[in-house]
Amino acid sequence: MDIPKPGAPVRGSKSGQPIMALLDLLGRSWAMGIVWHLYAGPNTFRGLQDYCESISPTTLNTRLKELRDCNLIKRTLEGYALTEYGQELYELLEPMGGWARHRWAKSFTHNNEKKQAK
Amino acid sequence: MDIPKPGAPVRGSKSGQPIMALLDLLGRSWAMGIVWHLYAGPNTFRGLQDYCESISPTTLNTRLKELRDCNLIKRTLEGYALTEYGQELYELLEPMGGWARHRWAKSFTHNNEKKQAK
DNA sequence: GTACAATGCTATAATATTTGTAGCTTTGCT
DNA sequence: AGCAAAGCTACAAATATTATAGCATTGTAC
Repeated sequence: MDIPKPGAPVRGSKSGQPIMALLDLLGRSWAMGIVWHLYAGPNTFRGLQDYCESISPTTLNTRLKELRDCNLIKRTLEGYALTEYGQELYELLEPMGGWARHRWAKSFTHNNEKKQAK
Repeated sequence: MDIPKPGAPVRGSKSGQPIMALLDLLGRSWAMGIVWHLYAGPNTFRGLQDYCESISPTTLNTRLKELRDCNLIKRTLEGYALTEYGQELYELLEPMGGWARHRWAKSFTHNNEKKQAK
């Protein structure tokens, strides 16, 4: 599949709007997980493979290429690492952690009483 | 595939951490696009199909079910709409729009001079 | 300098997801 | 009754992902 970049048509949007390219890029398996994990520090290919418990090397490699082509990660002597842009993206993603834990997760328990009907 | 919910093991994480469930859920094709689009207001199944230019009805329906099961969207008389949680999630996603446009998109043009080497 | 382990992959076949297309069913006009 | 729109389902084809094996390179340790 084509690597989604701003300015080019992507899945679901011929307009080339950057946000659409970004959503396409991040909406691929493991893409956000890799960014999320690399915030902890650079990691090797095998290290990422262990972290993403069930990713195949094929997919990991594809995803790493895409993220590199899109300037979010780079290779360093210590392994793959976030670029400046990757860091910024992580910072945008980061609030989702707290929200998921403190707000979203709660929505599952009470709803059992409120909306039994499917 | 299983619908990723906080507390249950998901793709890439046996821990059941809410953020991992969320990243799994949103890392499926069109999931973020649907949330992004519904912020503009409720929309019908066919309306969403038109918006997501190349989504198949099968996938759209699957995704809608998942998002509903995860309390992010609901059905209303005007069509599918964001829930309170969906709105909150949109608000977390929203800053990515500006960042993609004003920061990320720029990273593609200058790099041509800086890093010619693959 | 040669074993050995670790890393970064590639190859290949099996499985899962997504698309593309057709069309059925229900609802609401007219 | 006829027609159009909405919300799907069915199913085959195309694409993405996994699982497993293994190769090539690099860096110690003898």
